[in-house]
Order: sequence, then C-alpha cells, then structure tokens
Amino acid sequence: MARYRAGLQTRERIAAATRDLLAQGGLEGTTIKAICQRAAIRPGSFYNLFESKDEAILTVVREAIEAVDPDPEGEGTDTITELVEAYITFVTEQPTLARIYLQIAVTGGVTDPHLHGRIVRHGDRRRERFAEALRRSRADLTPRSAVREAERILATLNGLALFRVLDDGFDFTGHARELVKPSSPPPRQP
Amino acid sequence: MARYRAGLQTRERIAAATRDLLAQGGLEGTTIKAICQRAAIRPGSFYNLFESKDEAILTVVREAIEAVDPDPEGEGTDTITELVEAYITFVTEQPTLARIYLQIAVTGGVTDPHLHGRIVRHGDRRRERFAEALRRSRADLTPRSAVREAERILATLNGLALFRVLDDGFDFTGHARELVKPSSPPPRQP
DNA sequence: CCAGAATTTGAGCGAGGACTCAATAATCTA
DNA sequence: TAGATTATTGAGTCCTCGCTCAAATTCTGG
Repeated sequence: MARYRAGLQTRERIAAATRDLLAQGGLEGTTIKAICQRAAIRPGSFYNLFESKDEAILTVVREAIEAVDPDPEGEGTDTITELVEAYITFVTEQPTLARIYLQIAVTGGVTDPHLHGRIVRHGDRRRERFAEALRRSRADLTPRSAVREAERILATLNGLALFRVLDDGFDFTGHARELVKPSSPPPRQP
Repeated sequence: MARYRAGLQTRERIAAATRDLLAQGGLEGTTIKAICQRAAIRPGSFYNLFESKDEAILTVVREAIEAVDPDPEGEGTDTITELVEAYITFVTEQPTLARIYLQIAVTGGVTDPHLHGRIVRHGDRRRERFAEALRRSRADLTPRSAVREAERILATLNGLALFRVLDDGFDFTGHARELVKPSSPPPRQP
C-alpha cells in the first residue's frame, strides 16, 4: 500500500493527527474530515493509505499500548513492579488514550466480534504475563493462585484507571504502587 | 406530556428498549431508529414522549446508578460485606444495567458536563459510604486510611465487573467475596 | 355520547458522517 | 530517461443520524 517515501511520511502524519485528535476530543471528535484537516491532506489520500477510520484508530491505540511495554521482546524477564509502572506511565501520560482503551474494552467488545476476539486475547496474554511475573518473585505461589492474584491486581489497576479518567486529581500512581508493595506502609519524606 | 395510560405504557416500552440496546451495543448502537423498532413505534411517538434521545438515555442511566445503591435512605448501618454483596447481586442479576453503569463511567463523564456531575457525585457518595462501613468494623482505621481502602475496594470491584462484562464465565462473585475476607482462605464445605 | 386533549403515524428534512473514483501529479526502478 | 507504480486530489455518492409536523386516530372526563 505505502511503498514510496512520500506515502510512508503521509501515513505517519495521519497517525499523528489521529493521535492528537483522540487525545483532545476522544472518539467523538475524531472524524475523517478533522483528521484530513490536521494532516493537511484530502480524504482520498487517507483511504489510499488506510483501509478505514477504524484501522487508523486501532493503529494509534496499539502503538500507545506497545510504547509502554517494559519487555517488548517477550523475554519473560519483567517484574511485577515493572509491569505496574508501565501501566502507571500509560495512564498518567496518555490519559485520553487510556480512556479509549477502556472504552473499547467495554463497548467495542460487545459490538464487533472481531474486536471482541482481539480484546479477549489481549486480556489473556496480559493476565498470563502478570501471573508469570508474580511466580518469578514469589516461589510459594501455585500457578492457580498466581493467576488469581494477577486477575485481582489487573482488575484493581483497571478500576483505578477508571477513577482517574473521571477525576484528574485522583491519586492513581500512589494507589497502584501500593498494590505491589503491600508489606510496608506508604513512605513519607519530610 | 404523558398523561393517559397509553402514553405512560409507551414511555415504559421506550425506556426498556433503550435499556436493552445500550446494554447490547452501547451508545453507538442506540439510535432512534433502533429504539423505535424495538419498541414497535414510529419516531413521532418517541418525540411526543421524550424531549430528545439524550433524555431517554439519561432516564436509563439514572435507573442504573440508583440500582447500584441498595440503601438510598443512608441509615448508616450497613456493613462492608453487605455493600459488596449488594454489588455482587447487581452485577450478576442485572448484567444489563451493570454494563451500562460501566459504560457511562468510561464514556459519559467527558461528553456531557451535567452527566459528569452526576457520576462524580455518585462516586463520592459511594466512596464515603464504603469508608464509613469500614470504620464501623475496624476501629483502628483513621478516616484517611479508611477512604483509601474504600477506594481500593471499589476500584477492584469495578475492575472485576469489567472482566465479567467481557467474559460471562469469569468468577466475579468469588473474587469479590475474597476482597472482604482477606484473612481466611476460601472456605470449602465437602 | 361528545368535545377536547393526548397519542400515533410516516413521509421526509437538513446535516454530517464514512467512503469512492477517475483523473492528475509525483516518485521510484531499471 | 522511459515506463510502471504509487500518491494526491476533490467533487460527489450514499448512507444514517436526530428530529419535525400536519393529519388521523384513540382516549378520557364530564
């Protein structure tokens, strides 16, 4: 589809425009017209480089999620703390994309069966990843109980992200860090 | 607006149709056409009984928010276990409303400022309620730490509900009950 | 039963959405 | 540089959306 330099550059401009629009106005304000305006192109160019509007949006969301992955190679060396920190970064530095991420999980999961499959698979992978990280640091955990605790931690993280979406002032970071440091009381530096 | 029996009944049918559609396909799939089709009426009737599409949606949303609150009188006698059990009942017996409840938590907060206010106020009330119940059963908690733990529990509950929305088989009830019985291992009756 | 009010109908409006396509221009490869 | 491929254009299609309204029908209190 895109093979020449010009096309690849334009594709990047479109992605950037989509990213900006999503970040400032959510799904609602992200129209083809707006994307084209911001990327300084005409609709025909958009559809020469992207299959559909959804493809552009999913591209941006996937990029955002991957950009924050502490272990993109999948070496299985990441710790639970690193995984949580990655999520903290994602939620605090890309709050709107985080909202879209949750939005797609709740709404898109029901509408489109293909998207639903993607989301479920992503969730499974994520749960396994957390469970493995847990077992690496705590040998006493059985595979079963590691999965269970991974589920609890992930649920809490998502729920906390939900609060943060509603209230910018919510202490998402502090809450999330406490999750993986349950033994010691919250530190205080006077 | 609606004064005769026929009108009141139709109004209820429209609300039910809106509720079902919201749960099924989210805001996206909830169009006037779809609502009318499901309620077996024509658009004119809809607009004779509702000001706008938003009014119908807000009606359903208000119902969902109120359904999550088991003790609207606020007598201040409920325990944390009762509150969690109420949420379990809500999620498992009213999955439709539960899904809507989560959807508006993610999406509704941004678009409509009036709705945003409602959601935030609901969240504040709920957080205080959980915190007070916690303090009643555990005298050692400071007001501050009670609120903090209430936030954590509520976040986890919402996150678990999100998983449950995506996967009917997810053990929401078991997870939720473990949250308020952290000291003892899960009981087993042979 | 009847007059007035409420309810229902259904074609259709204007706006805005995603998307198309034939023609032209730009770019790369051999 | 010629030929082939890709990129860009932009007017325009088709669709669906929320919503309207005059006319017909149904309901209810007196």
